Amino acid sequence: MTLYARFAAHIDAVLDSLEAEGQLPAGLERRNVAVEPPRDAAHGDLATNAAMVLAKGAKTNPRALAGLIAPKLDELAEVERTEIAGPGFINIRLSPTIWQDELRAILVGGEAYGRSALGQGQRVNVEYVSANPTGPMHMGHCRGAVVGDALAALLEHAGYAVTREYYVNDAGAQVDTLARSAWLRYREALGESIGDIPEGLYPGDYLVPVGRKFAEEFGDRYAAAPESEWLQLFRRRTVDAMLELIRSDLALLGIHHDLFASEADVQASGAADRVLQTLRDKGLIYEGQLEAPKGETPEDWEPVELTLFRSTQFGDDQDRPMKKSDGSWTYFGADAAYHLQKAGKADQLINIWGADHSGTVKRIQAGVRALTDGRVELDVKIVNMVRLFRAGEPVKMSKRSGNFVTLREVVEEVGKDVVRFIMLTRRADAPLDFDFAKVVEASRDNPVFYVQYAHARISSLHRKAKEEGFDLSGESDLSLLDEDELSLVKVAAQYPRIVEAAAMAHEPHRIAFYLNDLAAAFHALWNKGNDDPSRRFLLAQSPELTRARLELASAIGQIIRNGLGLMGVAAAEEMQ
RNA sequence: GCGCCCGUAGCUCAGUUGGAUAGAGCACGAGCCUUCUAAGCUUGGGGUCACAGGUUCGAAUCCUGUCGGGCGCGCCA
Repeated sequence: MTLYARFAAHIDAVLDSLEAEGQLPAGLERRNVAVEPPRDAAHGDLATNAAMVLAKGAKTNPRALAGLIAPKLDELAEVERTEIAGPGFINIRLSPTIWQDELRAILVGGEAYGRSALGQGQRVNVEYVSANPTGPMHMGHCRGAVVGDALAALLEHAGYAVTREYYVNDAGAQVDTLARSAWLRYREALGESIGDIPEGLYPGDYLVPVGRKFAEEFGDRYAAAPESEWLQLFRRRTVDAMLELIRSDLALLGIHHDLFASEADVQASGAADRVLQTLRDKGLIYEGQLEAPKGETPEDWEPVELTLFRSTQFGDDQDRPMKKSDGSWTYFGADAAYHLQKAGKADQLINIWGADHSGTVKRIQAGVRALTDGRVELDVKIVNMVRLFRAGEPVKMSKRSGNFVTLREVVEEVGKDVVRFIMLTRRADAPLDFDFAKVVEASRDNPVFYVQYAHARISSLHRKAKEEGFDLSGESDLSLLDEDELSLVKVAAQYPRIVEAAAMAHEPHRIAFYLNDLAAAFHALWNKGNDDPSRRFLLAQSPELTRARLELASAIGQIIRNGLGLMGVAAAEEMQ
């Protein structure tokens, strides 16, 4: 139980007793009562808004109600003193032993410190990456991959049962294009001269080894055969090869999915038909026509009868087709079936999507709501684009020519840890600039460096202590730590709260920002030793104080490791 | 035309889901290295939280509208 949860319970108990004494009407809505660290540390360690939230219902004014609550909090052993401030906040200053205990708790908890049971084992399915299996991963996919993976880890940490899933779009026309492109490479591998790759096919040379493999396996059996003889086979086999490629790219980032779900399988299983029938039974399907899209009207627009889903009943702007006029499934039709499949095994769904799919969020949420009768919630996190720079100059990319920056190139240049960290240094839905020069810069401006540097300092501190023969056995006396040192503990003690809040909000970037703050607080304390040598961590003349300070440093190091671990980043023992 | 996201210091961005005097970094000014790593730290100036209304004890945060920017719109995937 976190410190904050403990105090929330204390306040609850105080309110109960006020009710029992008849000082407070029973049954007031307490949902908005919060216990938080105040923004300004001078206000104390904790603050509660209880009096302000409840005053109206209690038909009194906030400060008067605070006057009833505060004395009861004062009676707690953990509380040093309270004061009523501003419009009716109750500020609580905790006794120093609380922070000494919390420091100990961090050390005892180790890797587990910050885990919580918030999720109560609820099943969450996080679907992320889901890049089309038509080529290697490039930078466009990278951010969603990292955000999804960090979110999955975060939720796991917060007590959810997480499935990491990848949806393979292996049913659409682009897979035909892929198969034809591979067939060309296959003929090339057989010695044919294929010239330039025709417009509309995938030109990337990652298909060359695939063609070679096919040539070895099939000989010239399909070289001159009509498409009907090889297309299905080449589709399946090329998709497999691409998935292998993608999996190895993801592995470079340390990302491993539990499940790869195939769109083609979903369609073949009849799930889409069942979904259509379910919706039909609910009266949500009709045959009709769509209006031409507004804005630029396509020249080839013709109204036709389509099988439409009444997604407008669930907040969409337009009803959406489930089936095309030729009877095949639309992407949405199959996707609805896929989401129902996921919903059958989860209590909560999360999709990580690129910004280019933001327009389709409403319809799929409508579909999930209709199909699960609102039982399962679908959150779609939109991940915005990454703009690549090299020392301030934009990096030119063109997918058409196959000249895009691959994930592999980036990881090989700057390293997995840097990529993962940087991808989490901005809110997911905001665009992010990635500058190859800046992300490896050793400066305050680079959060990866800055956080790693704090950890490296802590590691070097312990190495040094060992070298200099400090006795580190046994428990230290943490009451030797002064106010500045305990204030660092206070920052560290926020970690479990940050994890829970980030998990609830589905916002892994909060961990990165928090670590940056924690590192800043540590660097600041460290540097006090510059002005005042008695503030240094290692003091030959005070072994007891040294031990206490080393424990403090260990705890900070632990939090940094835990936080970085959530982000999938390894902590540095030393900086090169 | 419509939808989604966004608009916070000169620049790049946070802002604990409605809390107190809105915070960081960069840049600019002033300091701190015979050291456990100064790759850092301290400190100063810098704000109409796009604008206008509304909701309430209280709004950068919620609602409505306006202006500006990004992404998108299809029987594509």
